[in-house]
Amino acid sequence: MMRINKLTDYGIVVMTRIADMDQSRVHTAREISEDTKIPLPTVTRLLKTLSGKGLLDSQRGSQGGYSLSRSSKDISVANIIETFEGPIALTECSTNACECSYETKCSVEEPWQKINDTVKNALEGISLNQMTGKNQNEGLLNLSMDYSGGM
Amino acid sequence: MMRINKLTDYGIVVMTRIADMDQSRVHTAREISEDTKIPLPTVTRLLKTLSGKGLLDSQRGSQGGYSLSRSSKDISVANIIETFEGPIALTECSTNACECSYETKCSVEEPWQKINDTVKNALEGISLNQMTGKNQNEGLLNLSMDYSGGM
DNA sequence: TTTAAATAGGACTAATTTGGTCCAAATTAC
DNA sequence: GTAATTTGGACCAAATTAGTCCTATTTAAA
Repeated sequence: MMRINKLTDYGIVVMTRIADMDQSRVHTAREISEDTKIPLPTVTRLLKTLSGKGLLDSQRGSQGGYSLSRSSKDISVANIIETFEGPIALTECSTNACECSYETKCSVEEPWQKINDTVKNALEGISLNQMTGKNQNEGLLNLSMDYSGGM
Repeated sequence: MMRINKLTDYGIVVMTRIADMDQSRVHTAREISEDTKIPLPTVTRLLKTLSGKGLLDSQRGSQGGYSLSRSSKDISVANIIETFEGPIALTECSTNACECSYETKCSVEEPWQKINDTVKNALEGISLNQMTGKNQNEGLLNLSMDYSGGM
């Protein structure tokens, strides 16, 4: 139902969890798996993807692990989603490489661009920091209600 | 990625096409199929769904066909998406029946509600009329840029 | 009253995507 | 050197989606 993928969802959970943890040390896949109850093999895959895309720093070897590559205030939900699903684009037509096979489709293209931008802005406006339990009742309040839009 | 389904996409194309047509008569599945180049069996399914959910009126029998159930100004993109995919909800947690299996997940629930509302507002703000070629350069301008949100 | 043109409903299959697991290699601390 | 990690990639099973088809029902018109 117009969902983001489960793995993306898990990815956000994992990132949120790490953001909630002690920032002075790295955290292993095992630790995060036990914490979130997400199966270890899945967590390792998530972490690999996240560090591959630069959202996490990794340290190999014994005593290694993962940590945020930058402040949780500087990581957006959009960043995480894009890590797992590529550019935020609700339809093929809203990406650059649009090859419409159906002729009327492209008349629809421009409106979709706007729709996408709106969604993208919304997701870029939520920082990982806001997702954590650290700052209940702050930061989120001015979100989403700013949208006075439409018609 | 983070796509809406192809059928939903087609559904929007079909609805847009109908909105662009002569409103004084009904249009058959065959006609719409030829127009949009979407295969007939697929079009018939789309139309059945759309009329079943009340976005289109249908007239059976010879000389029958489909027509918009109300003005294209009163049909939103959100309406069409919901017809095919149910309530707009990016994650399971943002629906009412949330049964989080992973404990940290629910700390993430409230932010997701906001995110969803934002996306939903955006999609509700686009009318079918705006998707047609009828009104180029009007109506859409004040969309999506109103969002001054976040962080 | 028959026929042709439509929609309605639903079953079914194929294709694609997604979720989840596993293994071997490379790296690092002790 | 060994144990603890991440890295990279292959792989399969499950779920979802796309697309087709068949039969019943309805209606207009010959």
